[in-house]
Amino acid sequence: MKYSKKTISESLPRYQEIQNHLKSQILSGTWAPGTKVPSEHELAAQFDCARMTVSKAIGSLVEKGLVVRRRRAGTIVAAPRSQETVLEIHDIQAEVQASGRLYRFDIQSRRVGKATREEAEKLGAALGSPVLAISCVHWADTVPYALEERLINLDAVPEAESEMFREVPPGSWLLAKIPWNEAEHRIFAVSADAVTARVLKIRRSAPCLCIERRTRRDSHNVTYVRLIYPGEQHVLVARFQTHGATAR
Amino acid sequence: MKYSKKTISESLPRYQEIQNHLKSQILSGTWAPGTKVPSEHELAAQFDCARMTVSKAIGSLVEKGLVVRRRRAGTIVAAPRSQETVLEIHDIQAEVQASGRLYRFDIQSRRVGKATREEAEKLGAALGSPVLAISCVHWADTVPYALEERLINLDAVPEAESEMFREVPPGSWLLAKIPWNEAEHRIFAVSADAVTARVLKIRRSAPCLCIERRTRRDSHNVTYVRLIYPGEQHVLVARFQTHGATAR
DNA sequence: CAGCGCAATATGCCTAGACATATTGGCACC
DNA sequence: GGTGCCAATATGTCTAGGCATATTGCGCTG
Repeated sequence: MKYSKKTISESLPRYQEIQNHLKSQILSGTWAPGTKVPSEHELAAQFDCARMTVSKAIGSLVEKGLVVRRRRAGTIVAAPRSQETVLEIHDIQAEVQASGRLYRFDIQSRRVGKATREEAEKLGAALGSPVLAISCVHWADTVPYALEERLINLDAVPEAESEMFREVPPGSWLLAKIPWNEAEHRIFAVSADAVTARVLKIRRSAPCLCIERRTRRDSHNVTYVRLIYPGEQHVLVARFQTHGATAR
Repeated sequence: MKYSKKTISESLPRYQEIQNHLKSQILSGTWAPGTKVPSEHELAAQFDCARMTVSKAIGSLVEKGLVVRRRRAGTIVAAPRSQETVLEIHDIQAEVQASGRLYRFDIQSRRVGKATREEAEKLGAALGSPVLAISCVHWADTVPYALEERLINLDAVPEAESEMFREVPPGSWLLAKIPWNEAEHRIFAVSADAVTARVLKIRRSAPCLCIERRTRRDSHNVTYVRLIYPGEQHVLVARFQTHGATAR
């Protein structure tokens, strides 16, 4: 059979049709975890196409973590164990503007110097290495939106030393400077200390959401940031994703 | 040229070699966002392989969100947009046991009835539909670990009505019952109310991390859960991911 | 019956060519 | 000089084979 795509009305590529078929069996629970998926040969016969086409369809499901393949043993439906969700952490400026409010920020303090022990630890750099420490408040209209405390490793980003952040907030500036990176987040609740309470205009010991992020590039630590969002207002939303490649 | 894999050292498949090469160019920043990647033909010539092999390599990078492809225009390096991180939300029992502590839970209250307006809204079900409402405390050794307030849609999971959760906590029970699903998380900081403070043995209005999760299956809402972790102890860790789809 | 080795099987990776389709740059025509 | 159309190009999808490799089940032998 030669390659002729337009059979009747068609628009979806063949491999996606196959993929959707398999996916619906899995997601609907018809095929429970552990169930053996028909072999590539069988599916190729069933959908009347080449084995490669089936292989491509299944290959994609593997990347999505819906199935696991083993030679000779065949393809089986993966078990969903730890739930993984994708959390989008936006640029604060974009976040505020997306909600239709006026974005503004002001630099509270700015210091260039050698890293103290605490700073070196947070940043993951050597003690005494040159750092830029910045404290900055983000505003949405006339309400404090978040307090940012940031350390920048000047060994990694020497240009930052002369940057005054008059126009662009540090986060956005760095994002533009450093195209691709690795990051690690820690999210937890804290109680507002005196300084935080003052600048965010909330009462002392009010609950705040705190996000710590350490960013690396090519295994070099670039920046550490601690964002404190006031009160119970700020909500991180993580959209779904099930998966189970990491079996347990 | 016929297919002969074992050239010299033999190890990585061809398409992965190509993928790694491209990936390193992108991640190192050598190819800035917007840069045009060599065409499939060029790469095929360069790596002395078939175009399909190159296509497979690039196809995977597309799924990872590192590049964007457009016909005729070619393949270009994608711009890193909002940072996305993968957040793993574990089963509480597993979480506690992983930290080497003894896991225990007790059911505070259990009620079967018709959904109140508030419950219906949280669960995303119709007002008056049958629900199971459960409140449950999770312990690590002798310390309260989290307070769980859960609603289960009995239309979706009728078996839950007769389940008393003596052995298995509701979360684990449901996870085993419902193999694949979609979920939506909301994460924020709250201040402990009187009840929460009492059962978690913390002072009133102490900051707590709150995770709300609504779980669906086949677009049917199955369960809503609100987990409250006491104090500043509990930390969610999200490992990096610059971007993209599903990745590993 | 236990253990070993082999053949069958299912995936893994690859090729060389084909047709399909979107897009773009340039050329011809007005 | 503007504009519309066409050919060149790069990807998108697919085929029908091929050899490579891990595993499993089974039959044979001690």
